[in-house]
Amino acid sequence: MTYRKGEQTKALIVQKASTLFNCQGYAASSISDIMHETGLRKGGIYNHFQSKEELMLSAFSYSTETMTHYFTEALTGAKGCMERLLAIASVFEGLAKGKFMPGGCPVMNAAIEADDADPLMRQQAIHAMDQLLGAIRGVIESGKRKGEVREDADAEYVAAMFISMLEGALMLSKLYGDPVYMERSIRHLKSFLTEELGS
Amino acid sequence: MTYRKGEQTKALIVQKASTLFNCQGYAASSISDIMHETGLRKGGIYNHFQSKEELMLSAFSYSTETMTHYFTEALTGAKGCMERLLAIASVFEGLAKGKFMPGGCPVMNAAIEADDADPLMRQQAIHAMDQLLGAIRGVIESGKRKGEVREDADAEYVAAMFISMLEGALMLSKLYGDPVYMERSIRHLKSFLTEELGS
DNA sequence: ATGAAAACAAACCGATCGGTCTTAAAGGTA
DNA sequence: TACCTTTAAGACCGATCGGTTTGTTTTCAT
Repeated sequence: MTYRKGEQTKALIVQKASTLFNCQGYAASSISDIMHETGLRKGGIYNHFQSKEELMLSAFSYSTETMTHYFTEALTGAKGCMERLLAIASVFEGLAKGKFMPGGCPVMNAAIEADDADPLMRQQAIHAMDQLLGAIRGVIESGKRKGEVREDADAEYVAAMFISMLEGALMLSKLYGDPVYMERSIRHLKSFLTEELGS
Repeated sequence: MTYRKGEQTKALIVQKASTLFNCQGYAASSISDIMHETGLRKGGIYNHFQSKEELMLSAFSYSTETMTHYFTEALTGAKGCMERLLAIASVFEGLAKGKFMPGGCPVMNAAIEADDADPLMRQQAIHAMDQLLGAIRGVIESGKRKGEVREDADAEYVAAMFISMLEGALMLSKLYGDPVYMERSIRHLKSFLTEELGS
């Protein structure tokens, strides 16, 4: 095995930076903040990353991969289409309660911060959102094939509404520090899904 | 009339700063940016504001007042409860199409940027969101009194869902640069409202 | 054990940050 | 017109920004 100690520190930097970025925002988090958080000095950080931009993108990727991990974890064991969709929703519920990711959904955070400013971050955010929308759409399409979902259901429409409701509710719950907004949204989401997909 | 020339420049600073903050974010926008945008020098700006924080809060207030203006404008002439709610929704639709406010809904932007960092901004964002939720709740309560809305309708619940759907959809529409997400959300919102409030 | 490669600290860099102060010009009142 | 106030430019400040360079310490394969 070739040299590898550096990989661990690099991973540490990415981890610490990702939570920092997700909580304070990318522009508002300085290299000094990351130095303080990791215990490393500037040279130790720039040994692994060429620029703050590169670290930002790495940290964002790590955040979305972490989210993906929680999604797949929630999906294991979930059999039916509705069950799988609610499993995804439960991750959002966890986010609203401060679990998983300090700072909330990294995709929404990046979307809001980067949509008018940083085009590279925006592209990454779009890609992450594509994946999330695609995953939900996939669950619905799979449900169609299994006959659990009625054939004329609009998977794209349902997926977009799914995200809209939950991300909007997450914003409210985080703003007020109250998970009730998310709970209400999920309650309505259930009836929306049964109506749209046909129970 | 006492001295007043300064009031105009102060208003100009607030206007320019508000769009800058709403597009780039508060932390990412520097005084130099505002100098460039207003054509003023540093002394000219700090003559009217004691700190960047004070300017931030003034700019955010201006943003929300502007939004309030568009909401009331959309509400003039709207008679029925449903009509009034859809008038409010139409402002969100305008935002998704790049109208009114460059950078989208200032309340959501501030909520995302400040929820974990700046407590003063967070407080302002909460206050603005309170007003928005209260306005929607007010329309529904008024509809109840007029007999347009069924008595057991949960105004608080409907208002929260209203905001969740539209803010979430706005985020998606801005991220993808495609108003279709907002249009879909409004379409569903209509059926949601008719169902919850009783046609 | 040793030598090369990798990792990191420390000092340093120019640019820019938010903010202050002084002063000259413009604005308004009498 | 004369006078005082307000306005805003311009020079300046220490701190911090993202980033580079240099040299020392670890790390790891041989």
